This record gives sequence, structure tokens and C-alpha cells, in this order.
Amino acid sequence: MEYDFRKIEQEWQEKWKDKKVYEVSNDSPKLSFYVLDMFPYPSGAGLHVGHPLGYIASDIYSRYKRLKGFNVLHPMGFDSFGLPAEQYALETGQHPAVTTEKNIATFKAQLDKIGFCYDWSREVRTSDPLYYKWTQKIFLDLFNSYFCNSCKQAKPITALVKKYETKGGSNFTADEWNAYTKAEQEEILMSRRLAFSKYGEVNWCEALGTVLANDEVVNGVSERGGHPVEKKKMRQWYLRITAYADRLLQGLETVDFTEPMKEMQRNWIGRSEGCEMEFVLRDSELGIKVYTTRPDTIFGVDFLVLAPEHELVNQITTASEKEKVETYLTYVKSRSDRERQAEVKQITGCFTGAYAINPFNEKPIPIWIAEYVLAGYGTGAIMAVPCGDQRDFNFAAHFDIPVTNIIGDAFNWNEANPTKDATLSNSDFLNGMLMKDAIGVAINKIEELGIGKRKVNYRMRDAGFSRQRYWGEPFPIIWQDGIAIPLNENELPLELPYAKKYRAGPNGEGPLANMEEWSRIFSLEGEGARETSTMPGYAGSSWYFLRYMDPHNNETFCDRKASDYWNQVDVYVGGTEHAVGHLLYSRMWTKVLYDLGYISFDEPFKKLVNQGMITGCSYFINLISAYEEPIEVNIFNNSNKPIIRKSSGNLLYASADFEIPEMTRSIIHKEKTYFNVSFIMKHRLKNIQEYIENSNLGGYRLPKNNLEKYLAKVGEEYAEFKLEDVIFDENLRSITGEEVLVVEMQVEKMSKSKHNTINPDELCNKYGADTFRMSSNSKCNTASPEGLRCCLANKIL
RNA sequence: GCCCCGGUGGUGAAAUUGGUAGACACGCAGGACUUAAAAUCCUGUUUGCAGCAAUGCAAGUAACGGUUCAAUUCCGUUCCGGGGCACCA
Repeated sequence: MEYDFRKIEQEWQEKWKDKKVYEVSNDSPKLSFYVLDMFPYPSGAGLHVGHPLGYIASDIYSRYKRLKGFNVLHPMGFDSFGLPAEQYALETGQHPAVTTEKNIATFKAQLDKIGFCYDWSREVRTSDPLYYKWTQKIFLDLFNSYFCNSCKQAKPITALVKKYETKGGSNFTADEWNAYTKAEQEEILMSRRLAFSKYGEVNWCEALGTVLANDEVVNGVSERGGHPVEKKKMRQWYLRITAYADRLLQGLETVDFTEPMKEMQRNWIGRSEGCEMEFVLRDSELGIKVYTTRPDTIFGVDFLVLAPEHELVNQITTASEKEKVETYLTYVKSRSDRERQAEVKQITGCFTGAYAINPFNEKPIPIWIAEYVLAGYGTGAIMAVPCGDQRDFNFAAHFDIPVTNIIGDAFNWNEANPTKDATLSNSDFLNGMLMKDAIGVAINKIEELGIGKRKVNYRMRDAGFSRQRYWGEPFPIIWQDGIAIPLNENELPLELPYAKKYRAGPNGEGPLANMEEWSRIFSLEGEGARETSTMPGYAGSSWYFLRYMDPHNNETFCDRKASDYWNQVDVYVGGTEHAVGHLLYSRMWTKVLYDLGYISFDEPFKKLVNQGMITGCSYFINLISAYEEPIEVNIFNNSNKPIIRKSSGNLLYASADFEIPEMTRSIIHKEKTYFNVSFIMKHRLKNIQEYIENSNLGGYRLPKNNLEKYLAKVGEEYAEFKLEDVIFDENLRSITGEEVLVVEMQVEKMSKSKHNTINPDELCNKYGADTFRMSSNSKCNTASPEGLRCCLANKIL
């Protein structure tokens, strides 16, 4: 008897739908249980096999808990705002709303085919005005709140205003406050709001006239077109996540995440204790603030280093060094933060000509600028102690800066020794002390002399919250005379206006700036303009787990009764790639909503399960010059996988494992054993969709159409792959003598942008959902469905 | 560069207070059944060497070193792969 999975599965899936078996109620005597998957971004490529990997596990768990008698909330939705839809719109002219709608329909059909037990009546979409109305509302709550430093929680900004009006603030009296202009008051308030605006840097590409995501910048130039990219200062919105740094750390103790996951979050927050102190310049009144965790090394300071962007660089640079500094600043402007920190072997820097005075021994200290010091961390300036810090040591060695030894024999003059256990020498009042004991002594002295103070520092920065894009939530903000005025709640949702074009606005502004009829506002108070940037992808995803609890509520984002009943997400399933982004943001939002009294818990996810990284195979075409050494072809006897390896250790393609497309292989070895491999290849190659794009990896990402064309040309005599007149024979040697073309496979994160997605539909169609679900249990393993299908067929029939 | 994770047969993988490495399954090979095929069942399947054979010996968990009676497991160094590094989601 045939195992007709199509009929069986269709029959049951329809039954489930008709009887609404998966709809759950908020009003149940049963205990609640909340199982959540990270919702997908509905990309044009459709669901790929990576998605169901986690979804299947959580689906099984939901069914299990349901059978155990729990009322189980197991919803699904779509993170439907985002950059890819906008880029697609730029290329094809199709409106993101249209393509998003279409993609979601595809996703839902695919998910249903696999037979998940979602309660679709609770579906959320972040791009739905009825959803983002509440994203905007929560933004307004953030805007209208400040972090109270004494009670360590969010409070309404009105309370702060009241305090300023009656008692004044730290730098001003109540009378002074009341005498300030509206603009001056707003500026002070802006420095306290949880959602606030200030100037920040973006990747600006002059040639494209647009701001680019880090993703779109490769090696300092734009991914498309290879145009130069530089930093540009623009007014941006931020979330004051740093205010919550300590609570985000403490909260980790109360949740069930894996230890590495917690560790990543701790490292990201990067709490350190130390002190901030000021070095006064030798020939001026100016002072430079540095942050250090090692004030015990104060007598070993041989130079100061400022970030090139430091505000004092221009003022302190001496006339004689001006030109060199300018040149260096130009160089740094083209470098990303990552590059600046990554390339340790290449030491760069520039002397400013200025000297600071060590407050303890009056010694003049040269002031340098260097790209390894970042403006965003600490004070953007460091005191360099070559004998205790390797990077400082390398810098001193490279520029011939004399080194002071303060740790005696513990320093060997060949490399720095970062110990805290050495005994200090050459250190005046700290002489003879262990370094770790001296830290506190030094800080006390610094505070006593009034040149600095104890300080806790965080590596984490406030989170950038505006994007110069179209396809995102508009800010419910109107700018009037430089003051940000929030909309009233009853004016929400502020709908995203329908755009016909998606080009960037003037001066790096978002596309909305092109729509004057929308952005210009006339009111009783005068003329104003809407904020034209939009919110980032993580805005909608920071609170979506709450909306599932009460998805149709028009009065509030989630009724308190509903959130009390469902409470925290009991099990949250998703990949580790969200360890520090989405997870930290949603944890912060939850804490704010808790502080403001909307919900009763301050951690969103009780338990987090990582389903493992999703990877796929990317195929590249590589051109290998004939002048390089020949390639060895090893075909293992028992293996389906021929390994092609360049015999040379040449850097460019050294020891890469190449996988040959099926047809080539079947010519090299016409054996039955390759049948199964052919299947794998077929599925993978089918989903490589786009045209050759020149990547900077020395290869070409391989498009489906072209590849099939190449494969079609494979003849009996030799395999001919044509690209730019290169011909490739069966031994993978060039027959024109010029270059050799090889298809290379690399394992990468599975993502649409890498053209390496696998579509689960094909697997479902071929083998049926139950087979697919079983095979996905462990990992995406396209070799095994055939066997599993047989196994199921036997069990069911 | 920094933070986190991983590396075990042809394949997916098991194996935790450190105790027989490769369970279970796929694939493959051989056999049974069949006119034949599919399905099913049985046997074998880490590698090398020796043996007609049962079997025996040796090596083996990325590499090297260490701790230990004993290491896939703990420690150190290195190599390789993956994820993240703040505007991809």
C-alpha cells in the first residue's frame, strides 16, 4: 500500500483548521504555558529550512504541554518591517506593503503545510498600523519617561519637571529653571529622556546620496558600486539602554538562559570599575579626561592617546603638527570601528605636538591620536602605560616613545605585563604596594586632590533608534523650532504615508523627507515638520510577545489581565545570533513597561533555548590563474565527496574544499553511488537565485540561471564552464591555458542575502510534512529524508 | 583583533561527578524472499596490519603537550570552521 502523505496530511490539516483546534482562550481555568518562536522576517525567498528547525521543536513541545493539560499559547507572526523589502522596492518599483503582503501569504502557506499548531487568530505583523500604533505608543512612553538614579527605575518625565520647578536640578536652581527658555528646558529634559535625540555618526555614501547599514559597507566602500563611505554626523534618536545596564546584568541571575548566552550579554554590557581623571595641558588651561580601570599605574603613564574624533584634537594640535594630523584624520574617517580595532599588526597614530602634565609628578606627557582609541567608549581618551598594556607597549615601540618601568623585574622590556600582582616601584606614594591594593589607594588620592572620581563604566552604548529609511514605523514626533513635540496618543497610529518612490531624501535624510505634503505641519503654534526617519527593525520585535497575549485590543497594547494570566514567555526558542541585539532590547523594554506599571514582570523570557546555528552552503565560482600550482583531485573510495585541493599553500584558495556540481561528477565517475549526492545538489542549486555579483572575496556568488546554463553545456568529452572565455576541463585544469574556473562551496549563515537558502516546501512536497519534521529534528540533513519517509510509511500503514 | 560556540566513521550523530569510543539511524556491501523489481528480513560496515577463517594485534574523538591508574570529557598551546561586534534580520 502506498504511503500517500499528501492526502493524509491535507485531510488532517483541513480538519484542524475547520475545528479551530489550536485557538486558545485568555479565559481558562487551566494553567497557562507560553511557548514562543522568534518570529521570522518574511523575505522574498520564502521560508528556508533553517526556520522550521526551531519551529518544529517548539511545536512538539507545545503539543506535549497541551496534552499535559496546560492552556498553551503558541503563536506566530511576522517581523515585517525591514531593509530588504525597501531595497527590493528600489530595484523593482513594487511597494514594500505589496511584496510584504505577498511574502507573508507564502510563509503562512508554507508553515501550514508543515502542520504547525499555531493559533493564527493571534497573528501579529509589525508593519500593520494596528500593531505599530502601539509601538509608537510605547516609544512615546519612553520619550515621556526618565531614569530615576536614586530609585533605579523609569518614571514619568512630568515628575522630573515638577522637581526642577520646585527644587531645581544638580546644575541649576528652581528659579533658574523657571527662567530658562522653553528650548533650554527641553534640552535639559532631552538629556534625561529614555528615548532621546542627539547627534550621532552614520555611514554616509556621497555617491549614492544615502546612509548605509554596516552590512552594506565592505572594506570601507559601498557594497553596491564600491563608492567611498565616510562618517557623517546627523541628528538621531537613541534609547537610553545604558541606564538599565545594571538591571540588565542583575536580571540575568533570574532567567534560565545558557551560560554562554549570559556571558555574551555580560560582555556586551561590559561593566568595569575604575576612575575618571583629568590631565591638564602643559601650556593651556584645557584638561583631558581619561577613564582608566588601572589608576595604580599612574606613574607609568608615558603618553596619552585621544580618539581621532575627540573634540579637543583641533584645539591642542600645534601648528607644526597640523598638517600630519589633518592627513591622519582623513585616513581615519574612511575606517570602520571594526577595522580600527581588528588590525593590531598595523600600528597607526599621530603626535599632536601637545603635552599634558601628570598631576602626581609634574612630568610632561606627549599627547597622541590613534585609531585604536574609539570616541564612543569611556571618555574617548586613554592614559597609556606601555609596561602594563600590550597595545600601549606596541605603540610606544613603534613610535620610539620612552617607556617607564613601574613593576621592576615583572617587566622584561620585550612585552607588557598586565598583572595586578606585581609590586610597584618608581611610583612615589604607591611604592612597595601590590598593584591590586594600590588601585583603591590611588583612587582615594585622586578624589582627595579633586582631579577625578571613582566611576563605573560600561562598554555598551545607548542604542541608535532612528534609520534613514522608508519601510519602518514613523516617529510620532513633530519638530518645531528645534524642539521635539510628541503626538497625543489619540493621534496614533501615525500611518506611514504611501510612497511612490523610495529614494533617499536630501542631506542623508530618509525617503519620507521627500514627501513635503506629509512632513510639513501647520498648527496654532506655527510651522513644524514631522520627524522623517523611521524606527529600526528591533522596535516592533522588542515587545511583540506581549501583543500575542491580547492581539485585538484597541484600548491598550495588552490588557493587564491578559499579561498577568500568560505572564512571562515560558520557553523562547531562537538562534544565538540574537544574543545581544533583540534579546537585550526586549529585556530593556520589558523593564520599562514594568517600571511604568503596565505589566507585572520585568524579564520577558523565563527560559531561552537555542536551536543551534542555521547554516547553508554557498557556492562560489572562483577563477584560478593558470600560473598558480595545479590542483589535485582526490576522490575517496567510499566517499560521495570528492575533495579537490590545491596542492600549494597559496593564500587565496589554500585548502578550500571544493564540491563539484553533480553533472561534472557523474562524468568523472559514472557510478550509482552518486545518485544521492545529486539529490542534495539539486535542491541546493535550485535556490541560488540572483545574478553574479562581484563580491570582494575573489570569487563570484553563483546564480542559479547561469549555473544551469553551465551545467547544460557539460559534454561527454570535457566539462565546459564558460565565464569570460575560460574553459574548464574534467581534470579541473584550464584548457585554454589562461585560468581555471572552480565551483567552491562554503558553509555560511543561511540567509537570503547569501543565496544559500533551502526551501522546505520542496522537501515537504517530495516527502511529506511528517517526514520533514522528523528529519529536521536534529539538523538540516538533506541526505536522510528518503530513509525517514520509508520508516514513516511502515509505521503508519 | 575582541566575545561566544564547535571540530568524533562514508553521513546525521550518541557517549558528563573522567571508566569498554562510535549507541541509534541513514547510506553502502553481501545474502534471503521474488519470474523480476519495490518493500521487508538477515549479516557486515572506524582505520591499518596479520590470518582461509573464527579471530588477534595496533592506532584512533582536529594537532601537540600536561594532569590521572584511566581523558571525547579536565588544563595549556596551536590549527580549522561557525556566530556576534551596535543601521541585516
